[in-house]
Amino acid sequence: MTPPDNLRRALLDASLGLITAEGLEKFSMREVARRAGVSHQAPYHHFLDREAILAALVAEGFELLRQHSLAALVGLDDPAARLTALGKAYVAFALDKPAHFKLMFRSELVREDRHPEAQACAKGAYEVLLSVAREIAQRTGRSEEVVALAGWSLVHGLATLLLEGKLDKAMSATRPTADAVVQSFESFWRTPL
Amino acid sequence: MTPPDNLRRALLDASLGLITAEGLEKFSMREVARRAGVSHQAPYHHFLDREAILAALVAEGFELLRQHSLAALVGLDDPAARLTALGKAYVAFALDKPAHFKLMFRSELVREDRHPEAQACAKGAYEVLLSVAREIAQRTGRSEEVVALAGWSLVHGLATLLLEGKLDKAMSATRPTADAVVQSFESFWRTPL
DNA sequence: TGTACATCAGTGAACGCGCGTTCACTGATGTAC
DNA sequence: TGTACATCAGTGAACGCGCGTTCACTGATGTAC
Repeated sequence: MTPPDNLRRALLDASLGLITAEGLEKFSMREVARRAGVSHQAPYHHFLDREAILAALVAEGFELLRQHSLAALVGLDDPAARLTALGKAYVAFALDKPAHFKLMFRSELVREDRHPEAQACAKGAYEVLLSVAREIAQRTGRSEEVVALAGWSLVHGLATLLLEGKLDKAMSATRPTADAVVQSFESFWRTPL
Repeated sequence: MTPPDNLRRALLDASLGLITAEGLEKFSMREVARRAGVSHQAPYHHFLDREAILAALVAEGFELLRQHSLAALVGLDDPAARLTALGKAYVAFALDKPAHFKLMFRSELVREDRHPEAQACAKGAYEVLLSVAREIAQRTGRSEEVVALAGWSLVHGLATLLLEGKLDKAMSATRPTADAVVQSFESFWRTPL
C-alpha cells in the first residue's frame, strides 16, 4: 500500500521538475497538477495555496543543505579546512538541487513570516555556518559575523553565477573550477587579522 | 521642446520604479504604461515587446556599472587596492540600483542571444574586472580566471544576499558591514600563491 | 504661401490565454454500534 | 456481520482577473512641390 501522502510528495517532485526545466517564473499550480497527472484542484487537498507548496520546498531545501553541510564536516578538525569543505558543499548543493536553491533565496516567493517552518530550517542551516565561522574567528581574531558573511558571500555568489549561466562565455564554469576558487581561500581563513 | 524620445525614457523609468517597488515578477507592460500615464498600447511604439524593454534596462545597467567601476579605480595604483575599490563599487551599485542589478542577473528574463547590445554592455563591464584581475594574477602567480571569478563571486554574493534581505535576522546587513567584508580581503589579493 | 501627402505617436476596443481559486459533486475508506 | 454515517482525496465546471499583443483609428507634425 502506498503511503497516504503519496500525492503530496508527487506534487513536490513535479514542482521541482517544473522549476528545473522551465524556471521559477513558470511555476504554477495548474502546471504542477498537470505534471503530477491529477486535476488542477487536487493539490489544494495537500497545500493551502500556491505559496504553501513553495514554502514546503524551501523548508526541505534548507534541511537538505543543513544535512549536506554537516556531512561535509565529518572527520575534519582544522577550522579553515572545515570552512572550505562547507563552501564546496554549498556550491555542490546549488548545482545538484538548482530548483531548491533558487527557491530558497527568492524572498518574494515565500514570505518567511507566513511560513515559520521554512524560516526555522533556514536558521538551522545558517547555524552550521556560524559555528564554523566562530572557530575561525577565535583563531584569527576576526569578527565572527564578518567571517560568516564573507564565507557565505563567496560561495553564494559563485553558486548564483554558475546557476545563472553568466560565466560560460568568459570562463570555464565547471564544478572543478568552482572548487578551485573555494580552495584558493583556505589559507586566507588561517591568516590572523 | 522635449526630446522626441521622451516617452521612451519615461517608460524605462516607470519600469525601474515598478521593479523597485513591486519586484521583478510584477513587471508588466500594462502596469508600466499605467505608471507612465499612457495607454497600454503606447509602449509598443518604442519597444518591440516586453523583453525589449527589459533588455534596454539590462544594457543600461551594465553600462552604468562599467562607468562606476572605472570611476572607482581613478587614482589607485596598487592592484589589490584597485580590486577592493571595484568590489565596493559593485556592492554600492547593487544597493543603489537594485532594479537594474536584479534584471542584469536574471537570465530567464532577457535572452542575451536576442539582445546583442545588452550582451556587449555586459562584456564591457566584465572587462574592467578582468583587467584588474590580470594585474593581480601577474603579481601573485595566481590564475587570472580564478582571481576574477573569486573576486566577482564574493561581491556578487554579498550584493545578492543584501538585496534579498536574507541577512537582517542574523547579521547587520548594512553598507558599512559590506564594505568591511570586501576590505578584509584586500591583503589576500596581495598574497602570492 | 498653400496644398497634398506621408509619417508617427498616441488612443481605445478587442482577442485569446493561463492563472489562482471556489464550488458542488463522487466514490472509496474507516468507524460506531 | 451488517448497517449508517463521517471523512477524505479526488473530479470537473466555473468565476473573475491581468496579461501580451493586435487592430483600426486619430490627430499632430514634417516634407514636396
